[in-house]
Amino acid sequence: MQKVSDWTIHRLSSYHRLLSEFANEGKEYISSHELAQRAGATPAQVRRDLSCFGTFGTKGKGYLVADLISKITSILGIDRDWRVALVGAGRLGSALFSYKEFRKRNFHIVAVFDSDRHKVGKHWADVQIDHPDDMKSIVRQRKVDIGVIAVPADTAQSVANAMVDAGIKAILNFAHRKLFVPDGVTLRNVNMAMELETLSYVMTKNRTRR
Amino acid sequence: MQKVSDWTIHRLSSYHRLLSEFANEGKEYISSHELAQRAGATPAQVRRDLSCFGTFGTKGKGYLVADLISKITSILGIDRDWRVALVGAGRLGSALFSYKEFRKRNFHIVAVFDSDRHKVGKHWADVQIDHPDDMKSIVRQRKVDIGVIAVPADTAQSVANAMVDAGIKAILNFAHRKLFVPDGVTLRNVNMAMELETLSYVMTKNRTRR
DNA sequence: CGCAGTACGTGAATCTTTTCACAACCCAGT
DNA sequence: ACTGGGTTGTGAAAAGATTCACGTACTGCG
Ligand SMILES: NC(=O)c1ccc[n+]([C@@H]2O[C@H](COP(=O)([O-])OP(=O)(O)OC[C@H]3O[C@@H](n4cnc5c(N)ncnc54)[C@H](O)[C@@H]3O)[C@@H](O)[C@H]2O)c1
Ligand SMILES: NC(=O)c1ccc[n+]([C@@H]2O[C@H](COP(=O)([O-])OP(=O)(O)OC[C@H]3O[C@@H](n4cnc5c(N)ncnc54)[C@H](O)[C@@H]3O)[C@@H](O)[C@H]2O)c1
Repeated sequence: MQKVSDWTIHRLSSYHRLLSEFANEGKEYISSHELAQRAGATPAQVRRDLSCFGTFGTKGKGYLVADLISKITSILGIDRDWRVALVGAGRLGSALFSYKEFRKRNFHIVAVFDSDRHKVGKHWADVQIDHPDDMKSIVRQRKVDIGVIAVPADTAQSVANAMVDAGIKAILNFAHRKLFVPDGVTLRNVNMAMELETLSYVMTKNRTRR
Repeated sequence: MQKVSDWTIHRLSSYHRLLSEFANEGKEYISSHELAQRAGATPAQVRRDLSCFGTFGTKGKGYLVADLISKITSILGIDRDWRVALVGAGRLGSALFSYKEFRKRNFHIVAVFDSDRHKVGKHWADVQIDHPDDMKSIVRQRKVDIGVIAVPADTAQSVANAMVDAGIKAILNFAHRKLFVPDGVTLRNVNMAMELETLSYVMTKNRTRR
């Protein structure tokens, strides 16, 4: 199998969401053109992205919506439950915990950790907040697949290390810091500050030019 | 001036943060090699990124840390205050509002909007929550530069339209939906769901292969 | 001063991603 | 069965981003 770029995966993710909309609208077939339009991509790109994983369309007709949804679902691996551990029960952590899209997409937060002794022992819904020292055993017990980091930047790397040590193979990081993880562990970042600075850059550039 | 890619800007943003660390450590000069190492990039990339904007280094010596910080600060346009309007005073909105990094980086939330009549009129710190109907006049009055969207996905596009209508030229969107804005308005997205699905994809792929 | 060492800046090469463009194919209507 | 309109899947070209590699220029030291 060829290498598939991250961007293709990101786009598949948006195709997936859009296809659900099309399904709700009662559409049976959809062309690469229509899908591209709503996704803000080009038809060629849609076809190329899909062709990385097989041939799903019917020439002259387009893609069968229901079929394509289930194909992408299985490519992305979101046809199963994923068990998530959240580290950092602060403001962002609490927003994430109560974020319903999570659950809807089969990502279940099964453990919450915080180093603050005042928070340890409390319950969020049916999940008890535990101390990071117990991460290893709890991660194993609850079969955690994914770790989410929502702690201050300067402790993020040590949390990542603890996650790796506990056997977690996939980490989503919200802290504004570059983290390093060993091969075999996948790390993704969500980085608001960078996006804000991109906005700032574009506005500044336009101002000085015009 | 040549076109500069988004990735260069993202990297400049991380160089900027790392340079502050180096400054704190008391380092006076830094080489592209050292910077690259901490940034998880290559020395050539660091030099190429910087060279888009001028020549800041000293051959044989490296870059003067303090100087480079101020150069990047001015390139990114973060040497001034930016005035931000937050739309959606929900869980994410409240996390964002109380996020201190914001203020530290000179991004000030000067207006908050929510369509929920129970929330309108309340105060968050010294900012009153207003109704989106008043967006246009308030945005003008308070000289808002940047709009942040933290409303449910299905109202995000209409909020974006209102922002554009109010004269906002830069939007940061947290809703999991592709938004369309006219030319001249810059849109950036922060998309957690996509990153989660990327993790899911990678784990699924590895599982089926090994 | 002159020389050895170091690290920048950048043209050229390489690698990656996107776009183009068209053969192959399906379907509906006659 | 044939035709015309429409859409896929994919080589090949184009565009874009990264890496290489080297000329150049500065530093520090004797
Ligand atoms: N608040 C936001 O809107 C926002 C947005 C984007 C990114 N972030 C990032 O998310 C992270 C958390 O932000 P926040 O606003 O929720 O901060 P916060 O201070 O509200 O919460 C951080 C929590 O982490 C806990 N913690 C600290 N060290 C820990 C450790 N070693 N192990 C476990 N728990 C630990 C603290 O006790 C606290 O409860 C930061 O890195 C921030 O940059 C926040
Ligand atoms: N909660 C999270 O951790 C999280 C993480 C990532 C992305 N998001 C996204 O952020 C958005 C908000 O999430 P949330 O969890 O804060 O939801 P929420 O329901 O807690 O808050 C949404 C707020 O938006 C307000 N609102 C609705 N329509 C509005 C309109 N037209 N104008 C102004 N205000 C309006 C509601 O009154 C509510 O207060 C969603 O799109 C979600 O996908 C949330």
